[in-house]
Amino acid sequence: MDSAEYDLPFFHRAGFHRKACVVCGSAFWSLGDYDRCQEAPCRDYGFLGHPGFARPYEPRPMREAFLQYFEHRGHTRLRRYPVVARWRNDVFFTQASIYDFQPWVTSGAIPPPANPLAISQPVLRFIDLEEVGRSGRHFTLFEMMAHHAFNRPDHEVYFKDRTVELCHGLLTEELGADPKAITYKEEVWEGGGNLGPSLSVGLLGLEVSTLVFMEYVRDGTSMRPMPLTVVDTGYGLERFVWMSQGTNTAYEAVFGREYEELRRTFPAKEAAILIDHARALNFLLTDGVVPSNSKEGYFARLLLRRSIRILQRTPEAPDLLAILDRSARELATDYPEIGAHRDDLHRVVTAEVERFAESIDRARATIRRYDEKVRSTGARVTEEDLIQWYDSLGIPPDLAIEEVKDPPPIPDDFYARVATRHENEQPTTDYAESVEGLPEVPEPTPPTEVLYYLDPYTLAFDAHVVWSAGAFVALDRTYFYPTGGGQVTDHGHLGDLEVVDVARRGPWVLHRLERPSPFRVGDRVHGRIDRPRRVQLMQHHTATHLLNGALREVLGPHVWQTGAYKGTESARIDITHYKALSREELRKVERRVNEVVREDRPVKSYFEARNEAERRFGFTLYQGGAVPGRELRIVEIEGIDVEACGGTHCTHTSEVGAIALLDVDRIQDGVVRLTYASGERALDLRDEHEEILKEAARRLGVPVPQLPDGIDRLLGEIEESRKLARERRKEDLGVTSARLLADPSVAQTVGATTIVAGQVDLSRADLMELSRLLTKEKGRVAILASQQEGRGTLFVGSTSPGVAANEVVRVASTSFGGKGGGNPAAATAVGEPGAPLADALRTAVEEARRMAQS
RNA sequence: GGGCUGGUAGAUCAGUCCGGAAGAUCGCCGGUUUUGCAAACCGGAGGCCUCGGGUUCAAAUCCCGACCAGUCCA
Repeated sequence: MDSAEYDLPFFHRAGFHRKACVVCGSAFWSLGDYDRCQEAPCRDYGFLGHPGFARPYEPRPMREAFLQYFEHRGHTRLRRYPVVARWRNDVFFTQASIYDFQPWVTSGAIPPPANPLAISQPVLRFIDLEEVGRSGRHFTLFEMMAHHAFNRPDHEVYFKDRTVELCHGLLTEELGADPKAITYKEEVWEGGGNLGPSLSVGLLGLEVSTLVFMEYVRDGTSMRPMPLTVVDTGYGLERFVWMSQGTNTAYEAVFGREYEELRRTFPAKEAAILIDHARALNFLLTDGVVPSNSKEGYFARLLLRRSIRILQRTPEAPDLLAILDRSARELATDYPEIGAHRDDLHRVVTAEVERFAESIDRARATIRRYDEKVRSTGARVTEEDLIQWYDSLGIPPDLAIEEVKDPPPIPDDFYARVATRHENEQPTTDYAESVEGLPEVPEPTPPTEVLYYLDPYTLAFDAHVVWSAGAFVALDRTYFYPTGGGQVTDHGHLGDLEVVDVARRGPWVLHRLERPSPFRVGDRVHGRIDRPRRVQLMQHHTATHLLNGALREVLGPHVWQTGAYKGTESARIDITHYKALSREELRKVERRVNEVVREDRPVKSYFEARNEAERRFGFTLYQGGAVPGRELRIVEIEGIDVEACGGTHCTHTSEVGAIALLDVDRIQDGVVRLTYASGERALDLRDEHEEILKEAARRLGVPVPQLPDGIDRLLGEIEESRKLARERRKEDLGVTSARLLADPSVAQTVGATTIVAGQVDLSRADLMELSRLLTKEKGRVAILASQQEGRGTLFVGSTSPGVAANEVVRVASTSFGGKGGGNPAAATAVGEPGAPLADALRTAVEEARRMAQS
């Protein structure tokens, strides 16, 4: 990056000098006479015992000081976003404040909610997990305080110069840091295809903030300017608090008394981990993460299980729920949503605690058995076994060795070795909402005015063609609903031509026709929307919202929608939940939604400023994922559900008609999928089910209510007749066996061995069974030939020590081209089609006699 | 999303590497013994070896693909 990028007027105005750090070599700006940048590891902490700010702050006043400082300087304060980045599919968690505004705001697609703005955003960094409690300054969740500005070519808010000036003012004037003790180190920031210069702000050995200036787009090896430049800053609240107090570790400063309390029972590191994890979990669980084995849920599980393990190792340990509660009480002052649903959170955690215990019990038993087996062979459990157990059973090594008599030492690099097992895994990239196959629309084309929000029941309209190519048509206005929010598109007609697909492309709605468009720009066309289809989609969409609300009522507020689909035949909603739904719960949910349908509550759809909507309804608005736009379209069903949603909805709940739950699946650990139908389809499906039941009852010859009993009886009869057939077969074989044994022409005695030979023509399984009957006593050899489906089978069973069945078969099979084998007790061979079975039988008998004699 | 385990009697699991007559323990049923219970002993019933393909004379076992569960990693 060109050094001119960092050569800011402010630095010169304020008298800064540019130097090179003698340790790391980086260039930095400073008012003091340091020869090195003021960050670890270039220098030691200089604030322990000697705070770098004028007075000590606890987190809350520090956050207030920061936000107010920027509010007084023209910034708008924003409330935190969820720590689960539901509006993005490239990451699970909000890892920096700028994540709140990616990708739509930073790409310029939508205007920022405020500009400039200030926020304190809780963010998650699982990459730092191992450092928590060890480094003294890392957390899995911390608050990133930030001020952001988004600059368009026609509207520059502020950029590098003003950013540094604001930062410097905050540190010195507001917080009283010594101006000479601050260094601004030049760095290059890169991420998400963008890059730009950045300044890392060091104070007394601690990096307290980073000022990033997103300026370029990486284009292969070259860079080109971004259409929108972004000020992306990050000030670690915890580090600011720590700097202001100068305590030994950041944990003491940030968690104060809460930390002291845990220190009475736990060593410093464990106390820090527990308290850090409790805080992170409170945010995660409040924002709707349910512990599971994949995606977001895995990280919640990871934190929970780590915490549980620490508690289990400590005899005097308090309850996990108590620790979570204690943390929630602290957080609730600033974030009232945390702790608001304590009982529900307890249920989620308790379910996970129980699951973990079951997992461990299972693992212990498996390991014990394995250890016994391994020791019986003289071998012993290896380090590799420990790693394998952790990977496949989820049991930590220290627990595993408790079950092993002679355990190997736990390798120091245990977790690193686990990691190497996974390093060759290639996560397949799931492509974002695809615009593939959609044509480019040339720039000056006027945008489409979308009208379907205005009135969902307007299904015919006139409009003008603004662009057309191939089968695609863009209009100046449309009532056609494109794919979005899991709702499939409208169908209908433009003029006489059928509309088979509708898609959004930037500011346009593209209608795809059944064949190439005859329309020209400027043509006036009449649009008609397929009414039954649209009505069904509206019913399914409104039904989805009703269910979402009812599920939260019945199951608890941990329920979040993780996906939804509204088709014409049925619809489905995926929700987070920690166990299977009981019939009772399903019945309750179904009753509840239909009750709301009957109550005919109004479904209000309206636009509202984002900030106002979030203030009134909270972030549960974003059940269907975050929605772009300064204004949100709110769909509110009073008393049951409010969501930001762009879909078409009924105007009253009674229009949904009825909702029938059809199916429930566990599609993944922690996620349940409900399939349902509403309106006409609900009735259709119930009718179909009714018909199926009636037909089944008719065929069974019982009335419908007796169907289950009837089936039981039928199954019983089948079982009975199977058993009978089996017994019959055994009897038949018994008769055959007695006949053969009694017949001197087939049963011959050679020394201590009795050889029974004959052709019986039975199935393979029967041959075996018969042989078994014939050789019940010691010293018997059965040689059975069978002709089935044109091929001869030879079966030999032996309880005579001298006669090895497989040997007999081997010798005999050569005489009829058969292949086969077996063991000394039983062997079988099948000949070529048409091969002389009699020869094989004779050869086998001769061979058996020979072996019996010797 | 990917990797690793696992799916065999009502339950918990052997058997799978190296293909060759489906096992153990608990539970269940019957019997002996006992005033009765518990227990011991004897006997018995109970299996589409998850499902679908393939290889083979032969598949619980090998190969491929689904499904289900557990777990690790992102």
